[in-house]
Amino acid sequence: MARLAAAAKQQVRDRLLVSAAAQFAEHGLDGANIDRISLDADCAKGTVYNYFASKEELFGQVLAEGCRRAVERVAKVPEGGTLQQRLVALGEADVAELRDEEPFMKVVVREAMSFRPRTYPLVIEHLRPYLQAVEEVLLPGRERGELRGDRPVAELALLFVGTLTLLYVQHWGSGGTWPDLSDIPALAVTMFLDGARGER
Amino acid sequence: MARLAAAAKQQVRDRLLVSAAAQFAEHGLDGANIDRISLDADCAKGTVYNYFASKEELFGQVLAEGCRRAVERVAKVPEGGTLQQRLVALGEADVAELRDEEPFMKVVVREAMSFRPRTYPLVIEHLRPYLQAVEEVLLPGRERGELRGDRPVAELALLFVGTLTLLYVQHWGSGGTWPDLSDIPALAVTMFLDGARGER
Amino acid sequence: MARLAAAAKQQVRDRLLVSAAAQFAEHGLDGANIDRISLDADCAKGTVYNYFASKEELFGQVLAEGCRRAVERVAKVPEGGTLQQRLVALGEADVAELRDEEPFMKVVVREAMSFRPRTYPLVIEHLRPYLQAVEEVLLPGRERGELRGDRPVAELALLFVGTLTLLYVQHWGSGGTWPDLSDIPALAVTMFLDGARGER
Amino acid sequence: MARLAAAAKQQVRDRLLVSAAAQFAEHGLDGANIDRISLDADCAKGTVYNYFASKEELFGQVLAEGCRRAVERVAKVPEGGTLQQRLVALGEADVAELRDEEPFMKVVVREAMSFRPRTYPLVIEHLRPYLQAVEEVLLPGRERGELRGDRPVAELALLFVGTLTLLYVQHWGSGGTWPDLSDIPALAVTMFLDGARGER
DNA sequence: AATGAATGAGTCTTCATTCAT
DNA sequence: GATGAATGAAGACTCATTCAT
Repeated sequence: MARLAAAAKQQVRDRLLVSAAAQFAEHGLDGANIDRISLDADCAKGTVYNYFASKEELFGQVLAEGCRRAVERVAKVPEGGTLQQRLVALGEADVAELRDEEPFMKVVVREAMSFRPRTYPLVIEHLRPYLQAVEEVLLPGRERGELRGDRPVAELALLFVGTLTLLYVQHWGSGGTWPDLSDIPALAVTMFLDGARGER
Repeated sequence: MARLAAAAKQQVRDRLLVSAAAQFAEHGLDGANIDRISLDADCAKGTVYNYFASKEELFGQVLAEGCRRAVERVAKVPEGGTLQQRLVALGEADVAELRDEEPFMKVVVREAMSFRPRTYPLVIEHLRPYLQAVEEVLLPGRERGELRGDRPVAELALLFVGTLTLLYVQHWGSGGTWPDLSDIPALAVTMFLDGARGER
Repeated sequence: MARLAAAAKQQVRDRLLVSAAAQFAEHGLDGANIDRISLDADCAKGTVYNYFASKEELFGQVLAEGCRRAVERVAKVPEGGTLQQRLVALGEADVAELRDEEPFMKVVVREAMSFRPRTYPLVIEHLRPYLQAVEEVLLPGRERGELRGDRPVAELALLFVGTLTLLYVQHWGSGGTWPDLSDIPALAVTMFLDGARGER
Repeated sequence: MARLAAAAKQQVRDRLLVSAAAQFAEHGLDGANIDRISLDADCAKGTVYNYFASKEELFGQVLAEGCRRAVERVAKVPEGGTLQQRLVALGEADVAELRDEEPFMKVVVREAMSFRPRTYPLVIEHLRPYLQAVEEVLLPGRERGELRGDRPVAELALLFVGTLTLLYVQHWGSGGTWPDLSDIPALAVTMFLDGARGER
């Protein structure tokens, strides 16, 4: 099992990340169990430690992978269109991802909202590129006067992402009752852009 | 004598709740340590179990207390005034609480955003009265046309509370960098009511 | 099992030290097994950690106890008599101890001779009082010309202790074949004082 | 080709012995790490097991090599001269070795002084030829009356080797403070032959 | 013959909970 | 009712050894 493993190794690593994401998503960093993660990934407990130095590092890598995917999603948002259209596209990409690979997103969202001293710096670090990408989606809108001028774009980006996140949390927390996944993009965008007074 | 003893018992219970809130706020349900909680409350480890059946129940009571306080805050919001004024008043009551007794709020906020199967039902249950109270603040505004008509008030209440929460999380997560506590009420209300396009 | 434990606690601690000494004596710091130590001391594994913060600290306390006993032995050596008589008395006290409580001595001797970076500082620290006591046995002899003048007393004390130690090691190592325990005091003293040329 | 391959094999084996000696010298049998040994020897972990059946056997071979070198050193001691001269020469050969290849000696010395059931028989077995060689250095001295007559030469050989060993231990333990390596041969010989009363 | 990924038994350590005092 | 020592299940992590390539 020595030399020609290059691709096989990547596969094992990926399996570990996936099963770890599932466990962390359901039980959190403390509650997750390395034994279970390795079993789900079809390997021995010791193997986990051939790929990740510690549970915490494994967690960090799951987080990093989740954030990497988020950045990729933003990158796919088409260039043209109004701010509203682009934000909806962004939300739809998110939701699509969420349908396929929920665990990674759950881990990112939960940690982003948990602000635990032990893990928060990790989240912030990994999410920075994502927030920057969202800012770049907002920027043209700002220039065209589609956004209020009294707030830095960085803060607005944070608020948009926060609004989306809020809806995911509410979706998961309510067991899918409300809001429905397919409603989230439009709802997030209208609340973010127009607020609760509604369009005028 | 009996009355005094009863009062003393209440005091011990309160001290336990306070120190438990502090530990849960900093370390989460799993990370918190019963030993430390009892020490901080100036009593023995065994005493905790004279007041609460288990760590999980203690956590639940901290959560309940946090939610009870939230309901009280909403109750204090003066009756008259525009929707905007009342929401700002609500936000200010929150922030005032947060300055004095951060841990309880932190526990509630974190659990509300963590949607863990093990604790989420608890949160939902305890927060229901709070959300109902917020709905009642929104209702007159709805009747006066200060709120869009295409969304149930219950959902809008959730979104307002979510917006506030989001800002607390961001405040804690950024180490107080942004937003400043004193800016949160106005910011939450304008984002909630007017959105990112701004007032028109 | 709460309040009136004072004496009982000391007993548990003593039992733990004794069984730990036995395990460390036989298997060394790394080889010893906390599980076995607790079983031998008739308590649960967790109890060990109520008394000692870690295996390493437990080891340190065994070492300290072993050294404390050594100092006591030297203290019992009668004041008067020739250097030779006093050294023999010292050796006999050692040997008597060794017959009763071999494990503590074995641990001290082995660590003193193992000079491992991790434990050596501990040994040195705990043995200092012992060496000082031996020096004080040598000092009157030095003044009376019973010791060569070209070496500091501190070095000679080290050499005498070393000679004794050597014989214990040889005794243990040979399975008791040679030297016999009862021969050690006289042998150590004659070798130390007169050397291999013999008395002249 | 076969010869070359054989030489290459010998080289790998030697490298493994050297790096193993270094690890065992620093961390002991239990503390040493096969991974690190193989890395230091510039080969893969599995390779170790092509040369040695187990960690314990590797340790045994390091011990054997250390003892083999010791025997070689004694063999180099010139034939003629007084007992004192020959013993000093022996000590000087030891010290010279110690300057060049400390780890092997450290392993031998530590194990010789550790009398652990698991390894002691090994040490004894490997050290026997060395002790015999030292005896042969002592024998002519005995015949010439340079040694006391009341002790078997075998025991005196053991005591001389022990005295040297003691000084190495003290040298290593004190971090080189005392005794200095270059003082050891003379010091060992005078203490061994004349004792602490000094020459008379 | 060399490799190094996989293995899993073995260990220390933690900590919620119990219960005798 | 308070106490805090005892408990032991649970879990992260290590590492010598194996063996497919």
